Amino acid sequence: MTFEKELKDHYFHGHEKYLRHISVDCVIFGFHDNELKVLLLKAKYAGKWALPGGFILKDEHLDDSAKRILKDRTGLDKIYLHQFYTFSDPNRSTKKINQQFLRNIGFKGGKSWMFERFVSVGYSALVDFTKVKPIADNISDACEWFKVNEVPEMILDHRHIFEMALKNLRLQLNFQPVGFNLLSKKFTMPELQKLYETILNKKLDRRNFQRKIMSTGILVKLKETKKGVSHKAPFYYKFDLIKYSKALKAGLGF
Amino acid sequence: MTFEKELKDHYFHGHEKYLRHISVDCVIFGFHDNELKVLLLKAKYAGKWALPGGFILKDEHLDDSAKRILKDRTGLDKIYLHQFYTFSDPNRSTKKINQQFLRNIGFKGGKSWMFERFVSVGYSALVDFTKVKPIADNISDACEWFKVNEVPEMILDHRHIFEMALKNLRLQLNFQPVGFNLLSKKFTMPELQKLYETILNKKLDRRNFQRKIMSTGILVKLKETKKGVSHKAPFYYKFDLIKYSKALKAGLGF
DNA sequence: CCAAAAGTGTTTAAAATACACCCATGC
DNA sequence: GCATGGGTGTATTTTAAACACTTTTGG
Repeated sequence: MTFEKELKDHYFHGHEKYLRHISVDCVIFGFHDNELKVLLLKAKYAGKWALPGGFILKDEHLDDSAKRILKDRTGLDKIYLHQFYTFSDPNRSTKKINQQFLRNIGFKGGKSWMFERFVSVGYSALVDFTKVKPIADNISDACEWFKVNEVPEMILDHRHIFEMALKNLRLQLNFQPVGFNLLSKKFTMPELQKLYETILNKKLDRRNFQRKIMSTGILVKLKETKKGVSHKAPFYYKFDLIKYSKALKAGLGF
Repeated sequence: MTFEKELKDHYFHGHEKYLRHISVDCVIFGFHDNELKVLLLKAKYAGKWALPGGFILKDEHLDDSAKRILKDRTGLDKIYLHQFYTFSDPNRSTKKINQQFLRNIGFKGGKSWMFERFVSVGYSALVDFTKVKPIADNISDACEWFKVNEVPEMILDHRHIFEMALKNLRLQLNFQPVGFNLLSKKFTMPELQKLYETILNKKLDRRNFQRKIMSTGILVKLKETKKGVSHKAPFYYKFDLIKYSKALKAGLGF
């Protein structure tokens, strides 16, 4: 099928495949260069950026819809996902955007499920930045990482959704395996600390952080140190998954 | 319109008024006799109990749908509401229940939006028990309060929804005005403590509790004491709303 | 006057914070 | 050899937990 045909099919027959009125939007977080980042798509024609999103198959759990979308945008399976809020402002209509979109590719319009109101369920995802190859979808020009403090203008209420996800991430830091999912298998203590500092948006004392995190027992210190740094080489650590998951149930206390 | 006609209209024309595939379920919490309680409806014919729920008008915010449902079941306006999770298991189908229901009132069935899959958005509500007059809806025999530790068998995944609400309430205790919404305007310190103990499901030290809660500055001690108790009369307190809301932003720390 | 439950204060333990010195590495 | 940032230890303050005696009220 050509792109145009595929799109026409989506607009005029998509409702046979997907649930009406419901969508999923994903806020994908990554951590790189000591910065928390979010993966965004540049919507064709609109010029603005958007959260990766999609629709729900008639017989699909929303968690699976989100997984499907994430797999498409990042190439990753088994991503850590968390549903954080459902957005239902009746004014968050995609009608104008979708009509504009159709006109731009040469359709006059008509009736489409895509012009109707959508309630969107927000998911946040935590991924290992180094493993992700951003892939744009067919209605997007680009797929890129942005620092969370420098997000560009976004369509609809996506800015709001993103901010809710970030707020939720802060609240959940002590109860979700945030570190494990955002960092690589092995990492240094300063890296982990930077992650906490970025998410909590405040400086932490290096020595107290180390003591506190080690006292939880969730980390295993490795023999290996980081190479090629022009100062004392930091050790690598990895998570003790069993202790980590136990500790999360009680909360880490940051 | 007669009841049967109203119902038939709902089953076969409701989709013209409401969004398809989306519903709202409310977990209404109250506090009475030093017990945390939840308000349930007894579904006609099914014999099992259910959370008060409803559908979303085509141009309505989900928050407003929930408010509408709560007003109908409790008679209260301005209820404290909190969206806590969206349930989307494709197997949580109301089809069988609704078909059974239709048969019971003498319809053969046919096609109806009510037989399709529903994604349900969970809201929890905190109400002043003393102000509520439980009102059954037209598909229910009864509307009653249950202690949260003694909930009866419930339809579909309502038990699961209820448990998620309770879990969420525990997590949110330090960040939402739980005490204010569950208690009357004035209350005694032991009442507030019992509320915390019930929600957290653990005993707290009377003296430390008093000190801790007073140190937050969220309470104002009144001159008045409780009358008619055969022991030293406890003082009444009320919330200092300005300090309360400020303190909640930082978290109360229980 | 007694049982029941509330008011108040002190002592102790634990946790968070603040802070200082030494160490390894690349340039 | 020096700038940079990491590793470790200790003293101090703050907060939480444990605990005991006195007070008021109805019966």
